[in-house]
Parts: sequence; C-alpha cells; structure tokens
Amino acid sequence: MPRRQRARSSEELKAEDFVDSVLNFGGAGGGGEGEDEEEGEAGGGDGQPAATEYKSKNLEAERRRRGRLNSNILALRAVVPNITKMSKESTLSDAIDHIKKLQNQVLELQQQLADSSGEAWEKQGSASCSETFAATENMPYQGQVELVPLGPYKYHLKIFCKKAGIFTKVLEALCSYNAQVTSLSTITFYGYAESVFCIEVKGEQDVVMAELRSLLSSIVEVPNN
Amino acid sequence: MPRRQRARSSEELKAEDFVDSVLNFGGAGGGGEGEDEEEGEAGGGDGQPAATEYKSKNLEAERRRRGRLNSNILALRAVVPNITKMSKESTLSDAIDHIKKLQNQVLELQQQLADSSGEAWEKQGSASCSETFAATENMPYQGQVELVPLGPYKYHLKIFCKKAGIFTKVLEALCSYNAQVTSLSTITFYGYAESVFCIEVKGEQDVVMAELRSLLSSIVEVPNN
DNA sequence: CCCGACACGTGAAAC
DNA sequence: TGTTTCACGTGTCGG
Repeated sequence: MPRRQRARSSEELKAEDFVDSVLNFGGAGGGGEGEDEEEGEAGGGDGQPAATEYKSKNLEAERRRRGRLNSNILALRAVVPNITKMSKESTLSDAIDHIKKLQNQVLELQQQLADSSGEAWEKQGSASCSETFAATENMPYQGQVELVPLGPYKYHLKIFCKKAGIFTKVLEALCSYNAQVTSLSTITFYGYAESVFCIEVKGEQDVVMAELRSLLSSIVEVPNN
Repeated sequence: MPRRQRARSSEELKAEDFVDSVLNFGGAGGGGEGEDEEEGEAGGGDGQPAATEYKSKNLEAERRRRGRLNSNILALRAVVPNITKMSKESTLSDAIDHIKKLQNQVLELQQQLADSSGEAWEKQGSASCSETFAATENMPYQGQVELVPLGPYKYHLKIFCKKAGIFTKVLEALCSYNAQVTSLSTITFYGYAESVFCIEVKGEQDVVMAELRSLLSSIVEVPNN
C-alpha cells in the first residue's frame, strides 16, 4: 500500500499557524493565527525566545522543492517497469538497474542489427559453387542447389524446388555426410520451397563440395511435378 | 504537477524540543561542513536544561537511510550520460529522460531488426499491428508477434521467439480460427525461431486482429527459457 | 540580500 | 513490541 498521505487523526493540533502560513504563504498572514505552540519552550528560555512563530523563510520554498523531488521520483517510478518495492531507495535502485539493462539491450540490438544488416556470410565465402537445373526448360524453376563455403567445415546450402517432399531426402543426404545443421531457413510459397542451411561437414572442402553437391543435385533433380 | 496536491488537515510540530537537540547534536559530522559548535559543552555540565542529548531512536538509522538514498542518486547520476546540473532534481529528471530515450531506442531498434528480418511485405499492409513482450527485460528477444492485414481475410503473421516448441501451439491456434495458411516461412538460428505466415481468416478484421493477436501473444508469452 | 539546494534530527505512520 | 520509511521545518552554504 503506497503511503498516501499523513492522516492527521490525532487530536494534537499544534502548528495550525504553519498550516495557515502555508495556505496563505507569502507572509501576508491575515488569517486567524491559532497561536498555539504552548509547549512552553522546553529549552528553558535559552532558545529562541520568540520561537513561537518564527517561520523560516524557506518553509514554503522547501516544501515546493520537496514536492518537485517527490514528483520526479514518482515519474521515475512510472517509467521503470518492474518496481520491487514502493520505496524511494528501491525506486532509484530499480531505475539504475533498468537503465543498465536498457543500455545493454541497446548495445546487443545494435550488434544484432549490424550483423543482420551486414549479412556477411555472403561476403565471407571465398568461393561460391552454385548450380541450376533445367534452367533451359520451359518451367521457370525446376530445381536449384547452392553450396557456399563459409569457413573451416562450414557451408551455406540453399535448396530451391517446387515441392517440399525433397526436404526429407535432403536431410538424409546431409545426415549421410555427418553434416551438422546449425541454422535452417525454410520458405514455402504456393508450392515453391526454398531452404537455406548452415551446415558443418568434416572433410576436405573440395571433396565435400563436389560430392555433396552432386548428391543434392541428384535429389533435387528428380521430377517431382 | 500541481504544487499542492492536497489540503492537509493539520500539522503538528514540536519545534522546541528538537531544535536544541539539533543545535548540539553530538559530533559524527558526516554531511555537515566545518560546523564548529562552541556550545560550551566542553565544560561538562552544560547549561542545556532540556535534554541535551535528546534521545532519538532512529538518528543513525535515518542517517544511514539518507546515505543510501544519496548513494543511489549518485549511482543514478553515474549511469546517465548527460547530466545538465549537479542537482538531485535534475539528476532524476535526466534519468527519466534517458530512460524514455533508451526505451524508444530499443523499440526502434527492434522494429528495424524486424524490418530487416522481414521484407517489403510490411509495406504492403495498410495497417500494422505489432506487439512485443517483455521489451523491458534484459533479454534482447523474448517473444514477438506481428499481425498485419494484407487484404480481405488475408493477414501476415510473424512469430518470433527463442524456442521452436511454440510452433505447434501456434498452428493449433490458427486451426482453431480456421485459418488457412497459404505461405509459411520459418527461420531458426541458434535457438531463435522466426516464422512468417500468410493466412486467410474469415471474420471481421478488427475482431480477428484483436483476438488472434491476443491468443498468439499468450502463446508466445510463455517463458521458454 | 535573498534564493535555491542540501543535510539534519525528529514525530508519526506503515510494515 | 520492534524497525523502516516518510514528510516536515530549520540551519547553513553558495551564487
């Protein structure tokens, strides 16, 4: 339960003058001054003799300042999503944590965006090996296999055909070569299917490129339509 | 923000007793400056008649609390890059601004990333309806659902999450709405999964948008990690 | 001179 | 009962 306001249920009304001075701040206290404060100067007179209504000039200003600060803390609490405790300290702490998280998140997002925007895998491959089947036939797209070396034992494989049934066969072929699929992208659209694999295959690059490409070509080559 | 938020009923303040205790508070000058107080207490039996060491139960506790709060404000000022003024209030204000800016930046980056991941299909839709879960958490991507109306009963649906296990649930949800999937694109990458559907759902567009989005949100929202 | 900012101790309320 | 948190008024310092 948030601390709403001080409910003055007690019957002790000592500083009505304060209230009055606050209500009509500015010192033009024309209102009825309660003139309470009959506490009798516990200090024994050595203190301020006229301490009864010696209101400091900053009273209202300080009150405003406090209000601004509190309002700011409230606003800060508003923008922070996860508030552990309705407290000033926890609010500040959570705000700090949130700012740090947000900064890290921004950094990560920028990094990922750069990676995604770069799509550096195309430029990474030193050589590209692609092959198109039946490119001369009347059908616009019959089958397509693209194999791109990315690095040590890493390849990018793109399969494009008109039927998704070859997907299992492609997987089996990759399995027969002990290929590890680290990433997979599949797109189907009105009967066309395109799959892009990131695979890791141990073995000589030239041999793998030739054999795997041949095998996949034979798979995609089969008439599916 | 209104300066005075409420009309306090009354205030009581016993200034007489604490003012003297303030005057001769016992050393431990933490924040105070030079503050030489020659109250003559060196003579031992001072003339302070009223409770020279007026017992304050939580004097040190309050002091520590202030210290913690101040330290927190200091830390908050540390993480905020641009500080306009060396003041508590401005510190909080700048922190709020910074948080808002960071949140907007995160949102923008996520949007850019989504755009980068997707293609121009987003621009096809007349209206876009997207939603991000736990955008304020530290994990860069928690769950994302985007539903874009493409035409009569046609929508583009993008699901992004960290685990592919929700795929079946999404399919079931779509089936429960008699959605016809005309196109599907799925991408997995190191635990992240993104699926883009072209679906056809009969029904009022607004209702479908709201309900389906809510349902998919509830599916993607579940913690998978 | 005053005004803004801050720390201080304290009473009271909330936990 | 205890502790912690809060708002309050005031003194003081610096511009």
